[in-house]
Amino acid sequence: MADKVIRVLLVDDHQVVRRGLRTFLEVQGDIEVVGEAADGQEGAERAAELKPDVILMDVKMPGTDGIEALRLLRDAQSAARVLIVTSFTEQRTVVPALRAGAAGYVYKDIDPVALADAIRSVHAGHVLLQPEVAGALLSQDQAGGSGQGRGNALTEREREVLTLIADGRSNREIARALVLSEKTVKTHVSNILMKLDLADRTQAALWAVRNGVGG
Amino acid sequence: MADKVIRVLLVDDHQVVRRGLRTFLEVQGDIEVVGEAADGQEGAERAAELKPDVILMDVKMPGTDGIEALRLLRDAQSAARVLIVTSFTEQRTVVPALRAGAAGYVYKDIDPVALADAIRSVHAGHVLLQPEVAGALLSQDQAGGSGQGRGNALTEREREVLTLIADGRSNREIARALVLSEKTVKTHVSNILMKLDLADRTQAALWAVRNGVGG
DNA sequence: GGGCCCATGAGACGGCCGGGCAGTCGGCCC
DNA sequence: GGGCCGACTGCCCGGCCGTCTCATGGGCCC
Repeated sequence: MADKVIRVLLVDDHQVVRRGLRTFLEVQGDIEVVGEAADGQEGAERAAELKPDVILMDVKMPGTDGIEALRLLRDAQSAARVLIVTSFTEQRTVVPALRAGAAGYVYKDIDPVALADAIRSVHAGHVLLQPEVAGALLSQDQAGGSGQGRGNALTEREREVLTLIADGRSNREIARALVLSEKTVKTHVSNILMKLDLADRTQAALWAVRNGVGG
Repeated sequence: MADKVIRVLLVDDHQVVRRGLRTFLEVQGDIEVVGEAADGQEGAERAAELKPDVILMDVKMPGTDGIEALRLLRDAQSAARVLIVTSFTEQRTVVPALRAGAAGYVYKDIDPVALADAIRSVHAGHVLLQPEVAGALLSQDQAGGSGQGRGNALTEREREVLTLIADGRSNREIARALVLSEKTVKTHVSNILMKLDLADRTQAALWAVRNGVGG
């Protein structure tokens, strides 16, 4: 790993931040900063011409932000691995960033040495998150944004229904399986979707699989 | 980072695996294997007495498995960071493992050098996942680039659509995402269901998750 | 006894889903 | 050129899905 230099592109609207990162990373030996950009659009362009191994990207930037930049890179089939380096515990941006293809998500208060390690990990093909980020990711289901029905615990019956949804069953089949009318099943399904803040049974099935319901 | 040795505990029921890991890690210089254990119970006990910095833990073990061991460690308020090193793409165990406090989750086929980096990252306080794992968590696209040879007669386009179905998207959303008419999406969906012998999009989403489409 | 939650279920309704049928366009093979 | 296939799209339509409203009965708490 130390025998090959990792080529890095910095994308951040603050020149001071870029300078600081560059200064530190350059002395690492196995990391070379090959370019900088001040916003997502420019970042994508630089990435296309410089073909860096890893891109350190801020989320909040004027114009094209980090998430949009990730999409641009993906559309351009960039091989670069993107490590998001952002300022706050922006729970909102974590999931979109990862969905858009980010390979990592860390905060700017990260220990510089740890950042270098993070770059190496991301370059090695891993997805890397800071613990607070992973926590935010996993707790999103129990979050329950709006006021009502918080603590969103599904009832026993609802969990039974969800399990069958996660098995790919239709309302009619679920009704037969639980000896209920289809209407009742629908009521349960509606309550499940409301409590988990999901749009339809497909999302419910996926939620169940990921959260080990019915497994 | 290199000025301080990372003390590691190996927990795996296969002695061969432990031996291999130990041999490799010992030559890293900054990693020291301070102990081994063959199951979760023993792992928790060793952790209590040896107080390692990082624990490499298998999930599937006779008796107390890795998840249960994580709970034991948590109850014992262990400061050790646990990196799960497991054999398969066991989607079911990822979420429970992270919920139970795992600091990382990688597969055994990991590049040894990358494993050493993973240990350093985890030790530095990060949460680290291999891309396949993160993919299972988020179930999102980002095709690997290489042609996935095996796989039912689904065409490239159909696979794209299936990936979005597996993300819980509606036909309309898929249409917008791929810049198509909703009717075309429906046609693709119909073809997918026919080819895979499935009844509806929910079953298709579940099929995709279980067969790693979109990871 | 009066709330309150849970489970059950009816009727009505709009909407999305999936299938059937039909058609265009472009690439590939012989 | 003719045949075949994949991608794309329109119209029609039956049916399942999910929401809303309203209602009953049982268990629990104060």
